[in-house]
Amino acid sequence: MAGFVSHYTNRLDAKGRVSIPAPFRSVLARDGFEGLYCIKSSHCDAVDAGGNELLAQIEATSEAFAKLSPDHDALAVALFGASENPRIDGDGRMTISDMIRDHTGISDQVTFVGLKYKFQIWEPNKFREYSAEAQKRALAMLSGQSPVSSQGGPA
Amino acid sequence: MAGFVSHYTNRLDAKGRVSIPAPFRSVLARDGFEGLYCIKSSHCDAVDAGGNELLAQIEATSEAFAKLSPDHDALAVALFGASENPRIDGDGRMTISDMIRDHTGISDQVTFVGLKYKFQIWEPNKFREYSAEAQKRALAMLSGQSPVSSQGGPA
DNA sequence: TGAATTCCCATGGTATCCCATAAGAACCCA
DNA sequence: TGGGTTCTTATGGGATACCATGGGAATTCA
Repeated sequence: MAGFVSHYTNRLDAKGRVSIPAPFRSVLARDGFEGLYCIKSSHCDAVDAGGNELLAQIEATSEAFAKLSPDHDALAVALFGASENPRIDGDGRMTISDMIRDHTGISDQVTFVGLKYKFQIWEPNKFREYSAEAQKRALAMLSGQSPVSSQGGPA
Repeated sequence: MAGFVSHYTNRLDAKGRVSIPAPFRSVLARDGFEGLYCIKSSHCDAVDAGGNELLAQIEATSEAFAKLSPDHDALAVALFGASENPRIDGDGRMTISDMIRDHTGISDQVTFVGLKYKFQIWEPNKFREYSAEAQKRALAMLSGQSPVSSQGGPA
């Protein structure tokens, strides 16, 4: 319904396939993108994945930076050259490419993490570490900056 | 009525299901959210639950940061990656996931506590402790003593 | 032609749907 | 006011559908 949420860990089979969690599949179906859009995360050992909404986000970011950057081409290469479009088979599975394997360190299990407008593909152990750190960071961020616009509201 | 109020304790059945209190169900129905949105509370052993109103508050929090930035990713993992969307069956029951079990310590009973725009899911004994503590703090605050910050106690 | 991919079907486990029942609350009517 | 009746709600359990996973057969590409 409302974006990618929660996280799931699935097994990789002998052919390198893994089931995309059913709730994520239904979000993708709604998004309408053919297959899946995957791109290396620039700042952690995960791969960002999603459909049109993720793609739009990346394009918007790219355009914003292009205006400030002397060479737009380098940026485009970095963004789009590092991406892939895996297919999704009739049973809702994708194949983990070498690029994903190398970047994430995935061997026999895959963790899918919902980030609302996209989801991330992680090696389970690395995700556990990152998740713990992210919790801490989130707390710091939320207490440090202006409190949540007091939506508390109607009494 | 305008939100989740009061508290109820229900039994968990052999399949891990529990009835959501009927008054809470009618609030959810009015809210219009499909199913239930659940997220770990960051400061106590409970899970926050609700519908669109809770979700909107969380989304507002995450939108304070630019998408695709390291900060936004970390926050999104902490917020959306750590949350879940349980369904509500035709009889008004939800299933208690492992995540909820682990975070709350729930085994065979569940306490639902209304907090107006959301409600919390507690293990009954832990809620009793927390509730007693919360009342002390509330009394201290109301009696004009601003420093409630964990000193030996006003007694 | 050989290796890798894609399509298709089988299976076990789990979650979901549906119906049944009991207890309690609200309601109605005399 | 009291007794009976109806509705709602919580809970239990059987049947069913869905999902993750495994493997064979067909297809593609070099």
